[in-house]
Amino acid sequence: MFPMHLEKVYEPQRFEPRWAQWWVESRLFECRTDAPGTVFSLVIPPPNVTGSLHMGHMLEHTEIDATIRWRRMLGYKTLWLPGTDHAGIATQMVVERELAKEGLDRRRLGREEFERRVWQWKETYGGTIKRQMIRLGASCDWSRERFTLDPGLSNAVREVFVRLYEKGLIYRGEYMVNWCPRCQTALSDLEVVREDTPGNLWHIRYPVNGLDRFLVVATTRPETMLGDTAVAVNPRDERYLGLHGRTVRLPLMERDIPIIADELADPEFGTGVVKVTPAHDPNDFEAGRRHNLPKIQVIGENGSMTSEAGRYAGLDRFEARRRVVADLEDLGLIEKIEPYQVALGKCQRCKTVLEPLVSTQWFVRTKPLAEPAIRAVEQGRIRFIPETWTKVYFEWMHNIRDWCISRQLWWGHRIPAWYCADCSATTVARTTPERCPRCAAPRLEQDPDVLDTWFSSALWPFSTLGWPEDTEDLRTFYPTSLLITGFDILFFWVARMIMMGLECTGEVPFREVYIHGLVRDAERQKMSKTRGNVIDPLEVTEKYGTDAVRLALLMGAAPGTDIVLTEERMESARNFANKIWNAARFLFLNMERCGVTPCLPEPGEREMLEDRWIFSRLTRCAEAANRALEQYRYHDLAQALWQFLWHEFCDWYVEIKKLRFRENSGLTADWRNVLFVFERALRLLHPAMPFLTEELWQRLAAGEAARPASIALAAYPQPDAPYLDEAAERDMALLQEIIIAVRNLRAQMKVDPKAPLEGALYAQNRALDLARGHAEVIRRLANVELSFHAGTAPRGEGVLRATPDFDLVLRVPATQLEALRRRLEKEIRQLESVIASSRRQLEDREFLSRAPAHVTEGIRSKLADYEAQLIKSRSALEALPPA
RNA sequence: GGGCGCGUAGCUCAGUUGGUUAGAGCGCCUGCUUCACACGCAGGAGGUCGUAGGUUCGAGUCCUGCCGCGCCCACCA
Repeated sequence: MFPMHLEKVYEPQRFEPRWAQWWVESRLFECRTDAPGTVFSLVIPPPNVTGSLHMGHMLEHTEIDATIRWRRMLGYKTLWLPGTDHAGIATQMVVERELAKEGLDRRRLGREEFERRVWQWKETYGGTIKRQMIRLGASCDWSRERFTLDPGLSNAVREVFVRLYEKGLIYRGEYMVNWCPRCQTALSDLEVVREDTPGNLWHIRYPVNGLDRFLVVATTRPETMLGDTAVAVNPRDERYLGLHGRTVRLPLMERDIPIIADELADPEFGTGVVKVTPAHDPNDFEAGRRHNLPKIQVIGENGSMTSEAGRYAGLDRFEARRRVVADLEDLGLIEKIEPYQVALGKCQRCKTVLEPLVSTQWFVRTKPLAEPAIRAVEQGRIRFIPETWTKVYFEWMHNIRDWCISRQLWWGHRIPAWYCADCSATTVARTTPERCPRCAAPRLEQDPDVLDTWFSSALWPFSTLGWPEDTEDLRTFYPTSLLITGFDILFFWVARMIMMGLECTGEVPFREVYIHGLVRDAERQKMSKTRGNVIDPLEVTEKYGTDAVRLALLMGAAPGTDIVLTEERMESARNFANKIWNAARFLFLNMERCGVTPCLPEPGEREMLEDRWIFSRLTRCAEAANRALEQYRYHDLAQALWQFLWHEFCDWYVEIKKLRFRENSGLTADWRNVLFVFERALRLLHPAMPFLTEELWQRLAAGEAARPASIALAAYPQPDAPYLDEAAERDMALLQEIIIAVRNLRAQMKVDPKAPLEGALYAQNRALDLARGHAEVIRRLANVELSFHAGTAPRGEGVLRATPDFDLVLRVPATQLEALRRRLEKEIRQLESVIASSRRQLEDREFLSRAPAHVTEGIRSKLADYEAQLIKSRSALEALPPA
């Protein structure tokens, strides 16, 4: 069988998995450090190891892959480093849920056994991401795949921790943190999601000791009153000047607590009196420090009331709230209850209402790290695209707060700190110490906590390349060239990578950051599991083909915008792939018929107008594609390729070539041109649609001995100045105009498409020569038999279509003229209005003196065209037989 | 409470520094089984660019107010 035989219908399922596998097996994308070329490197934003890919990943990976493939084809030494993140809380939650199904929990299992179970889980499900990425065509270097808990990366984590500790940039202390009672761990500020929730503002009366009056405090959390250790008034608030130093009787607890003067109380808000609960509110915590107030913790780590809560001990915090309010009401101490919106802090992962608690945690002092990170962006050493994210970055960095990095979890990087059981000294070290450096006691206990997942992610661009060792990889690929990621992790990840990269390596981790949009569904809704509107990449990939989904994503991926992904869009992208497939099929069938063997030909002579034209258009397409990729304008890339391949190559070039083939009963010498252009177009398309292009290209190249192993290693076509041919583009446009004019009239006259029309074309010089020279093309593509004449059509000839370049006279049945008449009238109306406004402009002295010459000249020459057109349209209308 | 973004054809969106009848895909209408493709071919309709002002010789594009929508950040009980 001929090697180039293609099935009639494009069925990507037949070949996509095959190429995906081959790309990996042939190690095509493994990058040697001694390879030639300038470096272009990028590290993947590591997906959660236990997860599976969603559309957001697919968008991200498609954009990365298109860029990486393009750079590789440009000859760069190109690395896309893949890998996954251990995702502390998320993974631990998943495994705990599994354990729960077996009736187990991690505490009963013990730390060691639990960790073993998580690793086991990782081994079983951690490969999903990789398999999916391979299937989606990601051209990454799997020999350099990394996981944040790999030994090397763990080593980097420890190194950074120790260095920062020694520099005083990591400290341990007792502060108020966001505590998740369900996850049983502290969280950083970023892991708190605020949700506006309807609640109440309870106004509670506190009796003032020694006076017959109350102070009324307002609170959204009445249960915390059990832990009040003061009430505060503003020092300048004249209403309460006399009360400073007095005490109030704390209801329910029957404790006396002082009235303090502090800025905490805003005289404008409520009664101007605020209860102070240093153990359960960040502001109160600070106030408590200022006034040396005791902290009474009434809510425990599990979210229920502690023994300090008296008779409420053991109750869930929300139940305690109900009871406290009820009891206060019984005592007549509730002044009023107002409905009130509160921004409740919830756990990002499990949506449990967080509890601010005082606890001892590890923190990163961020200010000293933020300053160089801000400067790097200010100085343009890192550039955000779209630029608008720069502002967001600065905003956050300027107001950065210390980062709580300890988590009370078991899955992650254990904090390298040991506490001596004898002298209680803290030792932070790279390797596990045998004895306490201070008192030499051997009884050391390692801190049980692990680090925030994002701590290791922050090191990703260099820890994956071997840091802190001075490796060949690090020297070659760091700093990386580009980061492509989503705005949702700008603070979590991007900002911290910049801080850590500068601190640890003295260099920026990447030079550019392209921030992509969100994938949304047809209703512009964010895709989410709870909404049930997720599109599963593997499902649609199976249905439409990976290439089609990739193209559908790219078509919508304009910088700074979200990406709307619909079935229709994927379907039309699939149709595009099918179109390319069939164009190839047509070419291959003709080659087969003429005994041309598969090859990558040099171009033949360009004698024919259509050859000169398509080469010129190819060059413009190459220009547009390169520019689009350079600027991350993926939608422009898709658009340029679509326009060129479908509407220029297929619709016109191949259609004309069909005639040539037929004239010569087969391929003529110019088959070289057809194949040449098609092969170049495949290469241009490859970054967007790697599978289809590889499949077709391999068939084309089958007979070539000296050739790259894959289209992925072929050169990306560059604009080729000698191919630019303005005259050919102008002539082709005119030829198209003539053909379209005839087709248009035929359709309007409702002439049977199969019945040949007869007519005459009047034109001057160049246009006339052109039309005469392409009489056969016009005849076949428009199904019209034209005679050609110099000059313009005589009056009364029945001109049906007139342009500045030609008059077209067609013999058509005198029926159906009404539609034509209306059309001409409309055309005349439009022309008149454009001419009027152009004239007005050209008579405006202000305009003439201020507008640049090329604008006025442009308008002047257009006006001449409009006027000529108007005259012709008017005479065409007059020449129509009366209705 | 601050900050950002959006409102362009029935739908989803482009429109790079203000400049010459505002574009695409899908959908819609008409006609075609033309020997690569009906996942197709040919033709067509459809927009006073949210609104009111302003700057300018010239505004979809720049500025201001307003209306509608979305997002991010924020310790005021």
